[in-house]
Amino acid sequence: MRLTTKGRFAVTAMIDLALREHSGPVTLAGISQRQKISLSYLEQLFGKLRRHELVESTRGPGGGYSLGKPIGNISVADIIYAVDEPLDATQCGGKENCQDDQRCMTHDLWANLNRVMVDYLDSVSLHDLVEQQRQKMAQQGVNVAVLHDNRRQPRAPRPAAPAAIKPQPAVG
Amino acid sequence: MRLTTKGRFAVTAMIDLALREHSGPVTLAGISQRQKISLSYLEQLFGKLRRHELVESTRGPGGGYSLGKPIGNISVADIIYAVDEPLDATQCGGKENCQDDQRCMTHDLWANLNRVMVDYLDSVSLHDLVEQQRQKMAQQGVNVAVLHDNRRQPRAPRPAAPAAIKPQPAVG
DNA sequence: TCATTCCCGACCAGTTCAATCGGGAATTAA
DNA sequence: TTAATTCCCGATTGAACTGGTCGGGAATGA
Repeated sequence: MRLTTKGRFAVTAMIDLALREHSGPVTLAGISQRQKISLSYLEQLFGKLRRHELVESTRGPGGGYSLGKPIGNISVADIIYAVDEPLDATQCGGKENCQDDQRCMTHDLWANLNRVMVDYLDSVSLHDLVEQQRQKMAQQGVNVAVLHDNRRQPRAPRPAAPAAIKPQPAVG
Repeated sequence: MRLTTKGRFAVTAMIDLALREHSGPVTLAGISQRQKISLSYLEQLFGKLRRHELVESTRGPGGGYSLGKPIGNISVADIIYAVDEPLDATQCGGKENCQDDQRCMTHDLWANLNRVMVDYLDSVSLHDLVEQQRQKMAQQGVNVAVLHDNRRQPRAPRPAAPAAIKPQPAVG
């Protein structure tokens, strides 16, 4: 599992998207402003996220991105895998310092580490992160629907989902 | 926690060292040959390992490196930390996409991931790896003391014909 | 038609990584 | 003394990768 800032940016952007997709598609321009990530860079990331069906796109005015599947079904591992492609930590599958035996001396070690990481990141869903963030904001008295939402509303008022507050499974 | 091949090489080299330090200091030249890691690169790595007191050095003919503390007290995390210095995955401590609150939206996530990784790597000692490796070798009927030990002994005239060619194992 | 928004490939500058190089210092042996 | 062996260390390098830009398109809605 590769861990780059690309993956981190993608997770951040997805949280931003999830936090406000209740009112229709979210533009990259908006995410760019709020999260201070360059627009062109976001385009790259969301191209991959879309190809992995984590988000859906709508073109034209009023368009933007929405989640491609239920928020509880998107894990952090999914996001990182989508933008950082090779989900693999062992990196010894046939390289030349693999010798003496079929698996190099440390093969199992890295394979296990990879599993530990993936297990953890798979256990955290976008839903978890969003709830966590909502709670943080609530503690500070910030209204999510208002915060930084300086984009023009298109026209389709979708019914807002009731934000059920659930106890966090020790993500903190 | 940074994960580079530097860390992987260091772990591999430490296993090699631990596997044969019973008969005195182990030279970098030997490790270099056996593990196919460039000598100069090993020197860099062992410089750091020594500064972190994971190994001790002996100069001059017959010299080399030995473990700096009991083999059970050296964890993989220790080794990686020694060569890859900044043992930190969050990388958001004050950067500009940390906003809205003291901690950025994903701070806890990366901090937790880091903890998970460190916990795992800390739970694996060099002793574990060496035992694992010894068992593997035993299964293949290989004698560790002899395997690839083609380093010149501090004064024995070279006995004829150390086995030159290693049979290439088919990678499974 | 026009503005908005996604879409995409090519390109770029800076950094980092793995590795090299050259010279040096400690130790042992002859 | 001389020489061989081994560790020691700073400077440098080449390539890859990262984060980001640029320019031109294509779909959509007003």
